[in-house]
Amino acid sequence: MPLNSTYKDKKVISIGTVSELTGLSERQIRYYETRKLIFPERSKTGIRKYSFSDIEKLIEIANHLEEGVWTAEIRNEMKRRERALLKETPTTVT
Amino acid sequence: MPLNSTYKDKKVISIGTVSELTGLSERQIRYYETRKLIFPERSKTGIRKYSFSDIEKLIEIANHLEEGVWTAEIRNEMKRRERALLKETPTTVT
DNA sequence: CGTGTAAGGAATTCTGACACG
DNA sequence: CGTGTAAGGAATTCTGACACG
Repeated sequence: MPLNSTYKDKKVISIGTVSELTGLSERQIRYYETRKLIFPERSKTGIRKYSFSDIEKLIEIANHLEEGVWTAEIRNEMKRRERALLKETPTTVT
Repeated sequence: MPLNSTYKDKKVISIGTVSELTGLSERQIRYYETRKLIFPERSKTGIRKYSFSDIEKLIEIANHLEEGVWTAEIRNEMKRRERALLKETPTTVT
């Protein structure tokens, strides 16, 4: 995934657009960042920039939260998943 | 292409970011729009939104202009190319 | 813990125009 | 024709804080 980065991982979308695309409030999106769930980049002047991957991640996060899962739990699960990906043979397509 | 739209065609990038990514001035980017070379969408409040496709197109436009081609010419060429694509069997990959 | 909101400031974008060549 | 710029206003984003549960 990190090597197969196309447009999906380019951080170019600002928070207002992300809010529209995900249905989440800007407050929520910023909060998940403090909880280490997403990692937007910043323009020189401090404006947050997100990728399409971030948007997908945010939607997952929202689903988990609706089910009552804590952000800390979500974070653990994401870490687990990343570790799994590292061991996996990179035969994953799309 | 219009059917195979992924993230590449989603209009979510604002002009400042497009300017950075292409190296063109905002003035130039807006001007090419008046010349019917690119067609950004607008947020409800009027902010222009571009796609990665638009960015690729802009880079092509810039190359043509450097060679002294007029915007009118570039526009004709783009039209020609679109017509060609319509006749083509969709075996195009990537 | 997760999220809403009002507050004040800084950065972004928009349009129409004057300018030059 | 293609592009720069100053001008004024509108929309966006940022942070830190108070609030509720």
